[in-house]
Amino acid sequence: MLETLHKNHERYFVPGLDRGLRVLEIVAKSDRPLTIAEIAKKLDVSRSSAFRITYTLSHLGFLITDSSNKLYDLGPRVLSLGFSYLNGQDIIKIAKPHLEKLRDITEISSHLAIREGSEVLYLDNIVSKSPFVSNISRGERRPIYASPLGWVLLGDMLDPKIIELFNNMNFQKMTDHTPGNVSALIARIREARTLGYVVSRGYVQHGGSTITAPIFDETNAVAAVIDISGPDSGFNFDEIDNFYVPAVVDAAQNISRDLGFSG
Amino acid sequence: MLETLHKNHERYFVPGLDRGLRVLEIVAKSDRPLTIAEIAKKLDVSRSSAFRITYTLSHLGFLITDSSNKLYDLGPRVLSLGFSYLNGQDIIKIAKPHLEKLRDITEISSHLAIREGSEVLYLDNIVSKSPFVSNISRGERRPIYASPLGWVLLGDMLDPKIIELFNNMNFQKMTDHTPGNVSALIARIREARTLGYVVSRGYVQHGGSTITAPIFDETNAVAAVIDISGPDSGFNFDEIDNFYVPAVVDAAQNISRDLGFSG
DNA sequence: AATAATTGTTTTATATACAAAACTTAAGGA
DNA sequence: TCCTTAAGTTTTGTATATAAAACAATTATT
Repeated sequence: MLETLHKNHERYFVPGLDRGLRVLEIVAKSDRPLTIAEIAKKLDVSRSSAFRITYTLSHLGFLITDSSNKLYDLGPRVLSLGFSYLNGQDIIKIAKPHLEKLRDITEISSHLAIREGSEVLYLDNIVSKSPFVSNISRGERRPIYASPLGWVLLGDMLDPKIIELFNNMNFQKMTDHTPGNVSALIARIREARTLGYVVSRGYVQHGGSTITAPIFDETNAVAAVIDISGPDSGFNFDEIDNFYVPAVVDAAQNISRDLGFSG
Repeated sequence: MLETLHKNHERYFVPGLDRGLRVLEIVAKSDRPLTIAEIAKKLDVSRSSAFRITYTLSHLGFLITDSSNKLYDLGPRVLSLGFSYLNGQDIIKIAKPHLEKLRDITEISSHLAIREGSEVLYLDNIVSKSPFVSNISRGERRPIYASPLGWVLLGDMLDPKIIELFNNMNFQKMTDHTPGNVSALIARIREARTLGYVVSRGYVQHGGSTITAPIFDETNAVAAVIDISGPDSGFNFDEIDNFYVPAVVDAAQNISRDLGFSG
């Protein structure tokens, strides 16, 4: 009965495609090249199936093998997808001038990010011209729960959905301010929603600060988030409330406005 | 007979995976979201097959649909692959300090690239601190035939292989210096190989110059290529031969050496 | 050195992914 | 308004992708 329902839901699934993409992500997450047997184990399929999938992926250039033809690693063709995605995102183009202005007036690196599952996904990184540069790249991911960007991003998500998303996740403490469980995370999200922004000093990394604000789409859902972030030495902490915060919130509002007209 | 051989070669292919990845690249190359019927036509499969593939890809987050559920575009999950690839490339880490030094002494943006099929794939972009910045990103691609980087990259490829790779490609003229056919391209490649570097002024873009040199692996095959490039205004053209060229060639040799010890 | 265990590859019987065709819905034209 | 065409979805018989099992080759263990 439940089995029938399950089968029904996946009636149109192409299993080879599903597994092939999972293989790519397994290899991507691994810090070293993998053998067919290892891939088979991680994927929970037979070695012969893993063989067929890696055969296909390496013939297509998405995987490459070492000289012994036994160790599989990502091939350069995987880049063809990600780069096109970034280039196709209107929000990046719309946000960029505002982020550049924000960087210029604050002299701190600014960023644009969206939510992807339970992760924050950085879409753009406007590097400060000061010597205090950030080490974040377009395409990089961070866990939502540990990032002020994430707390702001979840501002319009209902508590049950948040609990569903994080109920079986282990919360690794980055600093003393990292929420250690779902209810602590929800408290953080509430604060961010109430205030409309987040000021964090040493929340993510000791000696680093960020100021974060949400971008809204036409339906007032949180579409994305921006911040300025960098080492404490780049900030003038007397000016947080009457300079940095209004600057970030302003930029976010302007991006929201520009986004609304385009969509 | 030939059919049997063909089938034999693809004995282990997973067709669903092959087609799914091709769908992702079709959508990536398109400048607008596509319908199932359009994807089916471009893929040369039935609508029902295209439906199954897009169903799978969108359930996995690699494709997303618009509000009407009819137009398919790339989803953010495609980024998970490309970013891991860039982070896993040792050559980027090894080359970076040399590229930064090159940028610093020449005050011109430096780049690292490899070959991917018939394209040059940029792996890194060290931006000049001068106001003359390059507009090239990691992950970006250019046709090999039109780029000095490409001519250097093909330095160790045998002519028949080059002809095979470019025999049915249409050579779009970017400038007067762009080779218009395979034999013109081979001439360019020969020059690059003989000289050991390429100096180009206005070859790719009017008013832009580049100086390019190859990186070799342990077997003396061309593994990658570096250049400095930017607007003519950033160059001092009296110093090409006794400053810029030795600087680029030196950096390339140092990267080759570092690469040899690691691999 | 001999044997066992592990991994990569090939074969093959069977479960199932596939495309044709039917069906449904939406859009355009007369 | 009705008819035609096109696109999305579902069903279904059949060609084929799949995983088990067999085999080969390599690595580990005694």
